[in-house]
Amino acid sequence: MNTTPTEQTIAAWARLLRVHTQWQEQVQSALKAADLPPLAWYDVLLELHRKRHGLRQYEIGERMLLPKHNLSRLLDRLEKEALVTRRTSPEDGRGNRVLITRSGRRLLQRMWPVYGRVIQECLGQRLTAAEVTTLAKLLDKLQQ
Amino acid sequence: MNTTPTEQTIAAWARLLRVHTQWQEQVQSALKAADLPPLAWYDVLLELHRKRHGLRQYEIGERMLLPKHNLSRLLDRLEKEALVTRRTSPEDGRGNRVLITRSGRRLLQRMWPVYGRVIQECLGQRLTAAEVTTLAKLLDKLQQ
DNA sequence: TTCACTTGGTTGCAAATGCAACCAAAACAA
DNA sequence: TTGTTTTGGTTGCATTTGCAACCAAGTGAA
Repeated sequence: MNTTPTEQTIAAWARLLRVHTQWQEQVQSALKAADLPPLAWYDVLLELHRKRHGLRQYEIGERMLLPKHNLSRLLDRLEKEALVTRRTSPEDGRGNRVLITRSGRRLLQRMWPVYGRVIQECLGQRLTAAEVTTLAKLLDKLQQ
Repeated sequence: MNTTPTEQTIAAWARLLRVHTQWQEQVQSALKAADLPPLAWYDVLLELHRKRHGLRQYEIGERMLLPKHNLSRLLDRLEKEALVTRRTSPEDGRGNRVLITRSGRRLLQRMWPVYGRVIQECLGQRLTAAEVTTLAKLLDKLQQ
């Protein structure tokens, strides 16, 4: 079992990190320019949007790979803006169930065009469809 | 000029983000477990290690894609630990030249095995050499 | 039942980040 | 020269993150 990466592996690693920070920067600055909240808000709202009956907090945390205390306060902010609601969970007295509100969905709709455009500019337009598929497959192997 | 990404593009995008956060988590927790400083320290030190005559602050910032105020304070921390030194630049009276110290290099050496192992586990061992090369090429197209 | 252990979530405090204003040296123009 | 603009870097303040301690409900064992 080889424990030291090859040059190529290091190169791929470094490039992924770099691409990620570039993308991050592009997205956040586009959102800010459009006077919209940060990307994390979009992620939470999208997860909730997909689930008619909302999600438990820990489920959101798992999906977003976010530590729980962090998520707890992120939801505080979203709740303060009335984008989500927390209601105490019927099935488990400790936890609560988080639901997206109508204005949460509206925000999602306003954010998508901005976000989508960046995705297209940074990724969609730079690779062919075949390359995108290859990339997606390779990244899939790296997950989990 | 198409401005909305395809499903495949969105999938690839989302996977890259996810892979990145997973990697990040792996690295940081491995470093912490070995009682070592965060990854950003490694990045700075490595850049400096490669340049015998050090780097200007803004050069480090460009390489790391870090906003200048952020870098300024990161260097404060490194300097406080005597891992780098700032000396006023001879060629430009405003700026300064940053150099790695002997103990900076030592730290670099202590960090690499930990970092390298994570790279190998998260990337090197999960793809074939050919796949790594393909990935590196695709990511290269996405840079800049 | 009782007592320990785990799990879901929150909170206080310290450290890191983002933003905008700032300062001084350099570059440029008149 | 003087005045203006740009550039390299720092600092103050607000927001966000990370860590550890905490609380209360659930689980499980004796």
